[in-house]
Amino acid sequence: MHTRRRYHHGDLRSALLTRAEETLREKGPAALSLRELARDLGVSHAAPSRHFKDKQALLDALALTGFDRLDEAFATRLEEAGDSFPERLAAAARAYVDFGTANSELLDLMYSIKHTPEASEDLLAASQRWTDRTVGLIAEGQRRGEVREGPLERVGVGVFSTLHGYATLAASGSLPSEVREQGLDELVAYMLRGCAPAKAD
Amino acid sequence: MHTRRRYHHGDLRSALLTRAEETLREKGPAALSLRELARDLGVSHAAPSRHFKDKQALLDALALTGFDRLDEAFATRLEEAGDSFPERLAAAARAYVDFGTANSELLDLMYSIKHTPEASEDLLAASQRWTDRTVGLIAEGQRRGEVREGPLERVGVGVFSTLHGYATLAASGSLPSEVREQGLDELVAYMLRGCAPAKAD
DNA sequence: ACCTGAACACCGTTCAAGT
DNA sequence: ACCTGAACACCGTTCAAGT
Repeated sequence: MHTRRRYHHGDLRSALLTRAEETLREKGPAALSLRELARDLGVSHAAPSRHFKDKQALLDALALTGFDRLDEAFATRLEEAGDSFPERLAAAARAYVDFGTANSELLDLMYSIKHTPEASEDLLAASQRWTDRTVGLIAEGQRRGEVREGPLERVGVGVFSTLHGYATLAASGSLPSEVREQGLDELVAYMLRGCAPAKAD
Repeated sequence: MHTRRRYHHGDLRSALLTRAEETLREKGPAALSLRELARDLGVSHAAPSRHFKDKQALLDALALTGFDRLDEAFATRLEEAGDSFPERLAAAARAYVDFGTANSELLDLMYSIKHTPEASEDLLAASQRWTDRTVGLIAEGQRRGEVREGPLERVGVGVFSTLHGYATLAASGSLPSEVREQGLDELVAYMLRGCAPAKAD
């Protein structure tokens, strides 16, 4: 007797996203095709359109899951981290860099998608939420007196740029190989000096 | 009598690149099609294959022109800049950021292209050449005693990450609007503190 | 509600043939 | 040397029709 499976296995939408990420990772963004996805999952080529109005809609949704997982990894690292600002900044850096190296094509998709003329509302929100989260970390440091005073948008932009740049460079393989993991502590020290209070001694 | 024009106007290859960059800028990377390019230029759809074996080959060539122009802008700014390290770092930052905001889709292409399974030799070289150039700037600072000692790959990575991150964030519109131009001086100061010699006073 | 099958306009790539 | 025209396999999207 026909059990709970709807047509193929119950949740085509998430199956499409999962498969899409696999081929993105394995064959690159240019190889991503709705029809091939449908074939891989054993449904007709028109089936995906019930769940994503567009190929772009699927890409947006995929990027969104990326931001969700980045947030999650970020939160997890922060929970595990110590209480001091340097430790928390290091945890954030590690979360970002690890995510970027483990999901380089996805990270690229997450940020390149803004260049498409019509960017999804949810995606812009997710991107903004992620920005706010890392800026929030700087605010923490400020309250503890480990980050110089001033408006957050100005004080935080350096650290945010460094984190983003390092993560994307690591993801695109543009970082000298001897740097990566060992370089992270040094990068954190660099950021700390950069945003340290004006004068202490 | 048939003048010097070969078939259409003499240099299809560069005409393709020029037109490709226009549509990249105006309609985004997804809208780039060899056949439409050919139509726009009034040649047959098969004509581009004489100059680019592949769509990917055209994209690679386009990214390459991007690196060339970035190098050029960088060199020009450095010539105009004063002699001091802070001034030269500021000039470099401005060159990078201006290029990124004026050519955001192209900058994205230049770096995302490494995620394609088969990356062109020339393109990797151009990317490396650009990295070397900015690291060279750090080496300058080191010789003048304005940058801390240590191996260049380790000392330079912070500044390089910050520059790259700021430029790509600016390009993707992820930077709070009030920051951009005014924020650059502050960013330079942040980088200078980050890579300053260990102790001075 | 969810999917199929056929149809349409488009695409990248190849290749014999033209000048 | 450089380009055309036809051909092939593929693609995204739409829509009537099926269950």
